[in-house]
This record gives sequence, C-alpha cells and structure tokens, in this order.
Amino acid sequence: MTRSEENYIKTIFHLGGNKSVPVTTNAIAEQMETKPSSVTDMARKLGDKGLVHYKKYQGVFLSEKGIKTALGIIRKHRLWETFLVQKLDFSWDEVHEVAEQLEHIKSEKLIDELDAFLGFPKYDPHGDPIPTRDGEFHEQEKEKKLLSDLPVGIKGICAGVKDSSASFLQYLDKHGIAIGQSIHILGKEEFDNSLYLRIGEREHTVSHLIADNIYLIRE
Amino acid sequence: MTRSEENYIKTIFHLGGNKSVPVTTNAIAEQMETKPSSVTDMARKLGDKGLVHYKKYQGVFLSEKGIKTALGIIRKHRLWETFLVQKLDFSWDEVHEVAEQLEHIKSEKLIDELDAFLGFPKYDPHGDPIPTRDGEFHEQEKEKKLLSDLPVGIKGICAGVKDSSASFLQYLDKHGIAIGQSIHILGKEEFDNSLYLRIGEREHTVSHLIADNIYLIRE
DNA sequence: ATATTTTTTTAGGGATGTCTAAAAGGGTTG
DNA sequence: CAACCCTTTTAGACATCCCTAAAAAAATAT
Repeated sequence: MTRSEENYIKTIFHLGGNKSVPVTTNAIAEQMETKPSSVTDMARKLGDKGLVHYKKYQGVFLSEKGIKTALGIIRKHRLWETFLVQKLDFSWDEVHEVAEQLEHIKSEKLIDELDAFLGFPKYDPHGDPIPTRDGEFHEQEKEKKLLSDLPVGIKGICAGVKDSSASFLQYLDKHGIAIGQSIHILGKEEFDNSLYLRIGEREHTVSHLIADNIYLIRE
Repeated sequence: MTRSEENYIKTIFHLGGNKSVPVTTNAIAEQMETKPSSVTDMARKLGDKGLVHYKKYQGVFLSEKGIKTALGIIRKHRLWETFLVQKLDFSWDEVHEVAEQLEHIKSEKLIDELDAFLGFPKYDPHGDPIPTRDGEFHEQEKEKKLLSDLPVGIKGICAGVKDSSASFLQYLDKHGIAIGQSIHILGKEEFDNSLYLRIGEREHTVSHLIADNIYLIRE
C-alpha cells in the first residue's frame, strides 16, 4: 500500500464510507484538498485492489478489506497521538500533523510494542477510541455527551472533542481544558446559552459554540 | 527534501563522501541496490540543489549543506534506534528497517522531544555517536572496526585496511574487495574463525588473518 | 420533458524516480 | 598508441500521483 492509497482509505472511512453508504467523489476531493479527477483515478485503483466498491458515477464505499485497512491506520494514528502527548509533551493541537506522518510507518511489531509501552490505552488524547489490533473499537463505557446538552449542576470529566481544528485545540489548551479534566457546570446564561464552568480549580465562561464541541462523561 | 534525496545523501555520507573525497557512482548504486544511471540522475539533481559537488565522471562528495543534512538524518536514525531498543524492547538487529522509515519523519520538535525523553543519549545501541541538533558528533571518529571483531549478520562498508602490503592489496583486488565495497557477514566457521561473506554480488570465504586486516564501517 | 447546472469521468500532460540499452569517457596493457 | 574493458552518462521509457480542460452523465429547474 502506498502512502497515498492509505490516505484515501482513511478519508473514505472518516467520511462514513464504511457502512455500504457511498461517499461522493467531490466530498473526498474537498476533504483531501485535491481535485475530483485525481479521486476518480484513485477510486478505480482502489477498486481494482478490492479495497473499495466503486461504480462509475456512484461514489465509493469500503470493502471488508478496506475497513480492516482503515482501522489499522486509525489505530496507528491514535496510538502515535497518545505517545506524543503522554511521553513527548506535545499539546493537542501539535500532534495531528506529526501523527499523519507516523501513521504510515510499516511495522506490526512497532505498533504493538508502542501499544504495550503506552499501557494499552483505550482512548487517544481527543477521547476517540483506539481500535485493537484485531480491528475492534473499545466500547465507550459511559455515554459521552456534548457539554451543551447537559443541564446545570452536572459534574463530569472531559472526554473528547467534536471539532479538532488546530484553532479549537489551541483554545482548549490556553484555557486548561484537557482530556480527563474535571468540569462542573455552574450555570447557564439564558440570553446566549453561554456556560459558567469550574474547570479544575478555576472558573470560566464559555460560549455555546465552545460547549457544543466538548464531550463530557458524567461521573 | 524528498525521501529519496535523503537516502542518497545518507549513503554518500556513509561511503565517506564527507571529506572532499568523491564517492563513485557505482559504489552508490551498489550500496543502494539501484542502477548507476539512477545515481547519475540524482547526482545532478543534488548538485543543482547545492547538496553535493558533482562533476561528470568524477563522482560526488557532500557540500557543507549536504553534510549538515546528512548529520540531521543520522541523528534521527540513531535516536529512533535508541528509542526502539530502550523503550520498545526491539533487539539490535530488528531496529534498522524501522529506523530507516522513522528517520524521514519531518518535525524538529518531535526529534528534540524524543532526544529529551531518552535523556540526551550520546551513543545509539550499536555504540555509534548521535549527532547533536547542531550537527556535532559527541565523538568525532566514525566507527571503523576490524572485520574479525564484528558479529555475524553485520552489513557494512569496507573502509580501509590494517595491512597495506602489496601482496595483501593484490589479494583484495583479486577478490573484488575495495574501499566503499559493501560486505555482509553471512556466517563464521567456529573451527578456524574464517568468515563467510557476501561481497557485492558474490560470496566468499576469508580466513581470520584476512578478516583481521580489513576495516568495516557499519551502515 | 427539456434546458440548465452540477458532478464525475476521460484525455492528455507534468514531476519524480526508477529502469534498460546504447553511447561516451577513462584506464590498462600489450 | 591502440585495443580492450570497465565505468559513467545519455536517451528513451514506464509507473505513480497529481493537474487542467473538455466531454459525458446525473441532478435540478423551468
């Protein structure tokens, strides 16, 4: 598998092409910041290799083999992100670019040893589940809910984010919000739905837009 | 810098092309298991980029910029090898292939954090010095070892001889052993300590006396 | 249902990096 | 110095992966 093929497979997975629901050529092109004609080329190629099902003008979706491949790449990506944050003091917003490179390193042993070294983590620093080597996700133990959907008074643990853009992650970093951080919803402003929170020791006000992108697990 | 360019730079460095001593096209081709014509193409390209000095029919050697680049790659390679052995329980013979991939990851921060995480090691698991981020070796001499002192499995480059008598040099010539020639130690005869070698394309048996007079630089 | 717009594919080309085959250069030896 | 041989370069080609421009198909609007 080439690096480029892997990137296409991963993108198709993330766009939802894992449940026999086809993803369109344009959607892939936009996501990957490339041109539709390039996507068509690759779609045919991946189809020939049995990684996706592709019919002209009908988009692509992953085959069984394609899903397995995608989960393998996602596993690598998330383990590397975990490593970067836990061991090398990267902040959330710095990991993605490097993990994008590291996820293409080819070595079964490397990734399994890394998994062990990290203590077989179930979630990456963004709170997303890490597939096992057999390609299965760990079940989410408790329900993960958006901060914006929870009532005043709730105490919980920050479990992940919906938006993982660099700017959002930088915002979180600046305000001391991180995975595992305890968050207490102190109040809600009716006018604009902003929230008063206690985050660790400090109190903050966050807008509805922010609250709508942070997942909490109730204690 | 592309991955391929980096590999050429590294190879030229290892073949000794860092001291204004040119390395031949054939030596590079053999070392990289590619064809001389490919090497010529790349030599011109690296020359245009100012990484090597190249004149037709006269081989290449690294420019200042090329040496800096080479040291950066070697630094990454050796830090990753150290990581693999110390933290992920790789054995020394398993690391090379994976480190060859990891050395091309592009991130200043990554490599500096890795360096810190490992406690700023001065030597890699093979005992070879790790260049600092400023491109200086902790110890200047590149490791040149006698063939007779190395274990089975080692691949290296012929770097010189201890005995330089005419008869010995003639022997070497007759058997296709020359500076820059790649040598792989395939096995050792316990009875008389003679070695089975692959020299370039051919396999040879050499006595302990011969092996005790040839210096190798490990890859 | 036909015209228009959007999406997708095809056709053809460029950059990188590889190869084979043939030509050119350089070194050795009679 | 001339013939030979080995090294190196050139020429031309192929695969990958990307692009632009134009054609074809599908979706949408009138």
